[in-house]
Amino acid sequence: MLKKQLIMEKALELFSEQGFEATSVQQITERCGISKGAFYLSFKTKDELVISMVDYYLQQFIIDVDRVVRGKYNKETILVEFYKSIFQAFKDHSASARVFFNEKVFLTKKELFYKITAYEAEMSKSIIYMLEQLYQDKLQKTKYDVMYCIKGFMKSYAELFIFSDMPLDLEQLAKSLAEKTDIIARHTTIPFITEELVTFIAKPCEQDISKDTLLQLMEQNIDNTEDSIEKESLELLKQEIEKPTYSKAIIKGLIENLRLNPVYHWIAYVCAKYFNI
Amino acid sequence: MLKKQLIMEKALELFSEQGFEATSVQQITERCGISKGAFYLSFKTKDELVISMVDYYLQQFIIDVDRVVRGKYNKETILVEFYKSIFQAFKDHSASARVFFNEKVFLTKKELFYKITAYEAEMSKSIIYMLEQLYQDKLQKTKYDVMYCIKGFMKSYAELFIFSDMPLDLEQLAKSLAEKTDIIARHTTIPFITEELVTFIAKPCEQDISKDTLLQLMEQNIDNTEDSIEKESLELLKQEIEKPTYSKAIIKGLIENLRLNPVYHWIAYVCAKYFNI
DNA sequence: TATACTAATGACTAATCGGTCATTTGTCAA
DNA sequence: TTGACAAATGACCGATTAGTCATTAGTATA
Repeated sequence: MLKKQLIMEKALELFSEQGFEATSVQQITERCGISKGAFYLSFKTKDELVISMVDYYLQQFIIDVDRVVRGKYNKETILVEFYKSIFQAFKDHSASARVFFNEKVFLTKKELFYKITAYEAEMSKSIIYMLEQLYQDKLQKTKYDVMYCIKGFMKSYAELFIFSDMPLDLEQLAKSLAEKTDIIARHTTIPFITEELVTFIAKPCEQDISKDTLLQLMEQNIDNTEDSIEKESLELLKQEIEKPTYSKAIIKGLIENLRLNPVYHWIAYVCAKYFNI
Repeated sequence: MLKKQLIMEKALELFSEQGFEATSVQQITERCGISKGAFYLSFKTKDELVISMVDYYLQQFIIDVDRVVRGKYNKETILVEFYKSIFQAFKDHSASARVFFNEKVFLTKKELFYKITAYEAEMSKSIIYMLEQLYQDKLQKTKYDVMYCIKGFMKSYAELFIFSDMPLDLEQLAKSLAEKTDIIARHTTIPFITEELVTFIAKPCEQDISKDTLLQLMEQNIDNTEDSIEKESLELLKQEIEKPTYSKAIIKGLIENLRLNPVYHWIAYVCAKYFNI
């Protein structure tokens, strides 16, 4: 597990410097200080590496955004907090941002295209949730347009973090974009993006996690872990999926056990969604 | 010259399908129906091909935008016309948009990074010019932010054209974004992007075309051409750069001769800037 | 027809790629 | 110390790459 992380981190560095196709497995193993054979003990192919990396790096990002959006901020500050956390992430992880937000070689590999589209859709859902909380039904017709504007602001202003490392006032940036977002939300009258359009674009992603895929995901995680508390929590949750037994509090506690360890962030997030917590 | 164009067009198709690194020279020559040797008669290396392609495809785009921005539209419709032409271009040339706006492998090659940054800066200048015409000094503090918002709208809504080919109402889209832009321009009070920031980001690009680089550019174009009118116009303009002789009208006419042929769009654009026409 | 020239070819090279596997190294309990 | 097992190695494989160059095809002039 640690070996996998080491490889993913060094690979990220190299992809960020040279791009995915231009980076060889040899180069990755050299930077890790391991042999070529050791690489293929962790990942079956080079493609499997990049798929794992997409999960590893994008999950954290999505979870961060979702946590802020569903957090206990008041209406005056939620937009500012949202933008602050987004750009803080861009600043702290500019290498992964460079690789996954810019190098879209990935889009030529079908499996990765679906994966990234699914993450994009997840992000869209979080933004829509935030807008609904903020403006309620005042935004019925235009909320998808406002969501697209927010994503546009992110993409445009991200270049400040991705292509240079100058010192920037995150607080000021967040305030500036929060104001712009609020202005757009309050004054826009001509919508263009409809719900149908959004679902059409996000088509490849499953609407909700099915019981079977979740069980499969659990098993994968159980197999890959050796830690005791986390493994036990995973197994109990797996049983709970197959045959509901415990109360909400216990389930929440088990999920919280997982959330404490970054490795299980994603499975915790998916479980919370499945159990409506 | 025709051979070069053929190669660039077929290469664009393949890059759009598979990405740059994943496409071999062999594949390109096969799709062109020429031999490998013939390819290397037109381009010294694979990298030289992609550099030429960036010029070939981005020049057209930049010139289109500049033409609309400096065109004779009235203030009510200029924003709508701007967005219409942008997205019409995305629709008509979705393959090149996919390659050059998404696949940023290019950013790992220094020469291309500078080139693309320079084109980005050119685009920014056009947008700023439009905003100054539209809002005059009402937008002094916030014009760079509004420019970043416009670029964000472009990036965000472009995905509708780049990743699918559903039928979209361009007129409605343009109106929707024009309204959003106008709202932002009128109501934004908290600026973040300063002129210093913009020039810092655009650093690699030369501020103005120097006499020498323009002369060099002219010579290159003269060597590559066989057409009579265009060649004569180029030679006369080159003499004019070295020793001013003719009136503005004559110069404008010579530039117009070039503008008629797509191959000389860029050199015409640069000359017009140099002679302040 | 003969000559001179350019345009085009594709077999070839050296290097590098992703991926494999017989072998070695390290780590336990007995 | 021994034997059993897992972890790690790197020489090796076939395939593919960008780029070269001796050769041929095509064309225009004399």
